[in-house]
Order: sequence, then structure tokens, then C-alpha cells
Amino acid sequence: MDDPLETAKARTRILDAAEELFAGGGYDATPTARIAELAGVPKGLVFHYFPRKIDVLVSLVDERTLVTEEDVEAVPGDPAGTLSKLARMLPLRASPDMRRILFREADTHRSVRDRLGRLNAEIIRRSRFALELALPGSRGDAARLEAAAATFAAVLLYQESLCLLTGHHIDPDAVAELIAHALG
Amino acid sequence: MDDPLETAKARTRILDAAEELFAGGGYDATPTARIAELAGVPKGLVFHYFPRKIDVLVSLVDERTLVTEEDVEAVPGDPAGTLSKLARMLPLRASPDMRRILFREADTHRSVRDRLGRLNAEIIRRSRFALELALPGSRGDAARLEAAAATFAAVLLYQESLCLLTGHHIDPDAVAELIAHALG
Amino acid sequence: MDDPLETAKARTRILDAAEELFAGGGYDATPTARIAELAGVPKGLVFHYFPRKIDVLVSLVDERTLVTEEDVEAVPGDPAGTLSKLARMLPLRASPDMRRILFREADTHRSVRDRLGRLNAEIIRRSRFALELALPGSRGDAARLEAAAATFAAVLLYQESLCLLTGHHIDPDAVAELIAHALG
Amino acid sequence: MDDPLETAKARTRILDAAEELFAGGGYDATPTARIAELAGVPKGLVFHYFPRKIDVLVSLVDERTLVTEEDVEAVPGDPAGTLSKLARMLPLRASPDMRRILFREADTHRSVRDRLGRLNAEIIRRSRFALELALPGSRGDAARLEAAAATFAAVLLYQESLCLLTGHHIDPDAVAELIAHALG
DNA sequence: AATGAATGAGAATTCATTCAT
DNA sequence: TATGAATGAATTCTCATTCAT
Repeated sequence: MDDPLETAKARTRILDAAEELFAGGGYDATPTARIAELAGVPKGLVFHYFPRKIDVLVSLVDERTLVTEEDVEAVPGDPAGTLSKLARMLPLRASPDMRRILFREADTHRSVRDRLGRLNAEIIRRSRFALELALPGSRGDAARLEAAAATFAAVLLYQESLCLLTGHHIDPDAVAELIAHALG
Repeated sequence: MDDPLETAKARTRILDAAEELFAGGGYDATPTARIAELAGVPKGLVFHYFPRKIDVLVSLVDERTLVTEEDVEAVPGDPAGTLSKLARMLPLRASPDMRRILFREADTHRSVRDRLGRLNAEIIRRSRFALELALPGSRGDAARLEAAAATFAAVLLYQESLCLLTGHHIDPDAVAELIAHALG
Repeated sequence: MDDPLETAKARTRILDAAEELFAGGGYDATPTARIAELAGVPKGLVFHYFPRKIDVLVSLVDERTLVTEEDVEAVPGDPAGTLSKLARMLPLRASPDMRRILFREADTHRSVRDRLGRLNAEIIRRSRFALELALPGSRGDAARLEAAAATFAAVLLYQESLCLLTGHHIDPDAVAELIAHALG
Repeated sequence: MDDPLETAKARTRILDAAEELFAGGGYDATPTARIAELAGVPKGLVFHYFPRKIDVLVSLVDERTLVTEEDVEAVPGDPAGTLSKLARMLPLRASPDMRRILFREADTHRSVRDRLGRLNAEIIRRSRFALELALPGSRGDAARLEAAAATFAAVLLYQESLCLLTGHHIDPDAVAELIAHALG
């Protein structure tokens, strides 16, 4: 605890530990004492930085998930490729651990749920936008476009979680191709 | 305890109460004492029937979700309608509460996860089968069919959960139509 | 439970089960439910025969340990042989399990302790008597004879227990020889 | 909690209380709540220091029984006196309470049993050594010496317990004299 | 005699949180 | 900032015992 480098980052180390533990066993199942232990700080210090346990989760979500807003460059005439590209640059800047936390705790914690909602809306928006650009002449069905965007967003968002929970892997590129074909 | 209706099935009332409470606040957040209270039985009786708390959850999943296996009747030439019909008779005989429980607890409880995995596999299988029947001449792309089935299953399964978590409603019929168009 | 042979002996089977379990894990650590289970009888029946749990232990001690009172035949001039013979026909008619129970529960249950006390007194009495007969001319030290009898009784009684607890085996014959030499 | 005497050592007070209660009613029969109560600390603090109840017992045995290893000074030519002296400085630094705990719980708790085994071995070793020194010319029977040492150790160790359980007091000095005579 | 559901008083243990230093 | 002892409410689970049938 004397190393200034170590000392300086107690708060960071607490968040690191929490991220790992929340992702592993879930928020409820993680005692603050174990966070402190893994972070290598005394128990009291956790409450110094985060007066209530829930604040650790909130801070984690606030500081470690970022819903970016840069749009993908659409390739006109190639909706499948455009969606695939979007899939590869998901507007969620977050570690895999943070992603698990986001999905897992959304059910029970409003602030997490809000963040997930915003993320979903953003993916839908960008999918729709990308598809519009990629399909220039698409005077086509707006409702179908909407369904396509929502479906793609759902697949992107839940892909990992789905695989984890059901054991079935789903390939975003194949879905991109499917959707492109539907709108083509 | 004299009311015959009450007396009939303490065990059933315990499961009823648990179903409601687990769906509401989650498994972890539900003390067995509250299950007993809502069921109108003494605390000890819960443990008489379910030696560990987790057994309540396991029994619930075992006894109250049924993955049926009757296939949907496909309408040749109408894949969209066929999928819509399938959506309406989900091979999951379970209350909305049980469905929430299934998704929420799958993350942490293997037996629940297993059941969810089986359910997902069954929906995929049936979607694929329905599409094959509905598209007689589909010498078409097997991979695309697969992607379609998996996508439709994901949407069906996560529909409710997605809406709850992200606030965004997704219409299975629109997705059915989308997929039909992609394969048509 | 239909076999008359089985039915007839429910009480006996309960005691059998209790004997085994009490010896194994101790009285306190043995739930009545497990006694019933091992005995193959419903839980309620245990309380039919033994209104309180302690009654099982008391009955066991009452019915399954017998402090016999037949004296050993002393061999004049051979105190060591006489004691050895006495060791081999301990005035305790009891299974090894019952013996463990006797020693283990004496500490906490008066009725068991009483039985153990009586047993000890009887062994001392018989040892003294045997030694007197075997050492005809022993107008010797009465106090030393008393110490010898008490020592031999202690060794006999605690032999097994001592071995179990300390891992050190003590040979009654060697002690008999030792004592004979001391008095000879 | 302001009294400095009280404040000094909550942990110590917990062990004090446990020592008293375990000796009195036994480990199983002593709820942690009563330990806390007697120690004058909140229940939770017991578990702060001793995560599981058994840790209280283990700590007690670890910290409050000491098997010393200083040998007794033998008096050549006076084996009885030497043994008596040994009896008076038992190689067990422990309160009477701790001694009761040691015997009572050895049956069910390995760590306690181990300590008792070591203690017994040490007493035998010392008795043998003392006798060898006290009987210089004893080229005598090694087996008899062994039996003597084991017997004396058994008597020393079980003396109290024996008296408590059987109501019969046994005098170590008389046994010492007896043994001396046997080897003399 | 037989049965097993019902009861409820504890038991150990967990843990967020406070607080004095 | 840092520390870890202190607190006590809450929780899961155990079990002897009762009782209606």
C-alpha cells in the first residue's frame, strides 16, 4: 500500500475487482468484502469511495460502458457488408465482462437497464441508417426496414448472452446476409 | 388451514407463491420466508417439501415449463404465415412468470440454463422444419435457412425480455414476414 | 411394511438404527429423521415408541448394555492369568457400538453416566475379588490392592476409547502382568 | 464497551466465554449466541473473528493447550516419587476447562483428537524416560516398562474424566507406587 | 399401530454498513 | 485517506415434536 502507483489507484482497483466479480458470479452474489480482498484494499475503503454497494455497479456502468455515436460508413449497394461492418464496430465500448454485467443486471437495476435501453436504441438507429444508405433506391417498405433494424439489433446485442445461455451460436454475418436479402 | 381449498395442496401453494415472487424480484431477492408467507404456510413447511431453497426453483422449472414437441402445420407457399402461427404456439407451455424466471435465472443456475437451451434448440428445429415445408421448392441456401431459423428463435425467445429490458417492442409477425421475404 | 416379520420389529429396527448412528456420529448429531430412515419406518413411528429423542438413548442403554455379575474363577497363585481372564470376560454385555455410545454420551446424559459408573464399580469389585483369590497369602497392602483394582478397571474400560482417541494401543494382558508383579 | 478492560480484547473474551461454555455443556450444546452473550459482544463479532463455529474450538485448542516438553528430573532409586512428581507437572498447560474440552470433543473433532494424541504420546515418552532414569540398573523387561508408562499415562490423562464419569476417584500417587513396585 | 404433513423455535452464518482512530 | 473492528438485521436451514387421519 506504500507504492504510490498502487495507492493512487485504489478506486480503480476496486472497480477492476468488482468488474471481474460481478461478471463472474453476479452482483448479488458478490460481497463487498470479496471486492476489497481482490482489490487488495481494506473493506472500509470500498465504502469510502462507494457509500453503498450499488454505487459500485452504477459507477462501473457509468464509467466503463460507452455508447458511441459515430455512424458506420455504409457501402451503397452492399447492405449485407454494411451490417457486417456495423456488427464489427458495435457502438458499445465495453469489456466482455462489462457486457455480461450489463445484460445480467439490467433486470434488477434500473440504471443498468437504462443504459442497455439506450444502447439498443442506438444500435437500431444505426442499423436503420446504415441500411437506408446501403439501399439507395429503397422506397421500399418502411415497416420492413424497421423490423430488420430491430432484429439485427437484437441479434447483435444478445448474441453472446444467447450463446452463453442456450449454447447455440448465432453468426451475425449470416443474419446480415439474410436481412440484406430480405430487403434487396 | 381448514378451508379445503387451502388444505388441498400446501406444496402447490408454495410453488405458486415462489413463481410469483421469483418473477417479480428474482430468485436471490426472494427470502424463503416471504414465499411461505405468501403461500400461507409456516416457514418450516417450505423446507419440508424443498430441502434447499434452490429446489424450489428447480422444481418450478421442472414441473412448470414444458417443452412441447408437436410441430406446427406449415402452410405451403406461405412461410410468413407459417412462422407467425409457430410464434403463436410457442413450444413452451409456461406462464409469463415462468418465462421471466427462465431467462433471469438461466445465468446463474445450470438446471434452468439447460431447460432454456433445450427450448431454444426445439424452437430452431421447428422453425427450420416449418420453413422447409412452407418453401417446397427451396433447393435454396441451407445456411440461410439455418440463419433464419436461429434468428427467428432468438426473436421469439427474447421478445418479452428484450421489451422489458430495452423498452423496445419487437413484432414477431413483422420478423416472420421479413424472414419469409429473405427466403422467398 | 406388510411382512409381519418386518412389522413386528419396528421398535427393534429403530433401536438398531439408533445404535449404529449414535455410535457413528454421536447422539446430538443424529436427527431422529435419520434414525427413522435407516430403520425403514416413518418418522412419526419413532415418536410413537419413544416419545422424546432421549428415550431412544435411554432405552438403548437400558436394554442393550448389561452389567453382569458373575465372578471370574480366580486361579490361585496366578494373579496375572486371573486378571487376563477377567479382561476377556468383561462384565459388560454390549456390542462395540454400544460401548462407544456408553463412553461418548456419559458426559452429557446422566442415565448413561450412571450405567457407566455402575459398570466401573463392578469391574473394580471383581478385579479386587479376583486378586484376593489369586493371592491367597496377600495379607499385603489393602491400599495397593485397591489401586491395582482401580487401575486395571480404568485400563479395561477405557482401552478402546483410548486407542480411538489417542491412537495408542494398550495391552490389557501386559497391564495384568504388570499389576501381578506389583502385588506378587 | 468503554471500559478499557472490556475493550481490550473482544477476541479474548470470546475465547474465554467459549472455554467456559464448552467445558460446561459441550461444544454442540453451546450456541454461538450464548458465547457472544457471555463475552458481552454482538453475535456478529464472533463470526468476525471465527468464521465458523468450529474455528472457536480449534483456536481454543491451538492457543490454550500447550504440550510442554521439558522432562521431569528423575530421582534415581525412587521411581514412585519420580512418577508422582511427573504427575504434578503434567506436560499439559491447560485449564481444567480446556482439559474437559479436550477429552469431550476429541471424539468428534479431528484437530482436538490430534492434540490429545500428541499429548498422550508425550506423557508416555516422559513416563518411560523418568522410569529409566529412576531405575538405573533396570536392564529389566522393556515390555513391562512400556506397559507401565502407557498405564501411568492413561491414568494421568483420564483421571479427571474418569472421576467425573464414573464417580470413582483414582489416586495417581497410589498408582505411581504400584508401578514402582512392579518394576522394582 | 402407522403415517407423513405441519409447526415453530432456534441454529449458524452472511453481509452491508458504521465508526472510531 | 485509510483501517479493520464492530454491529445487528436478515437469511437459510435444522429438527424435535405434534397431530389429524
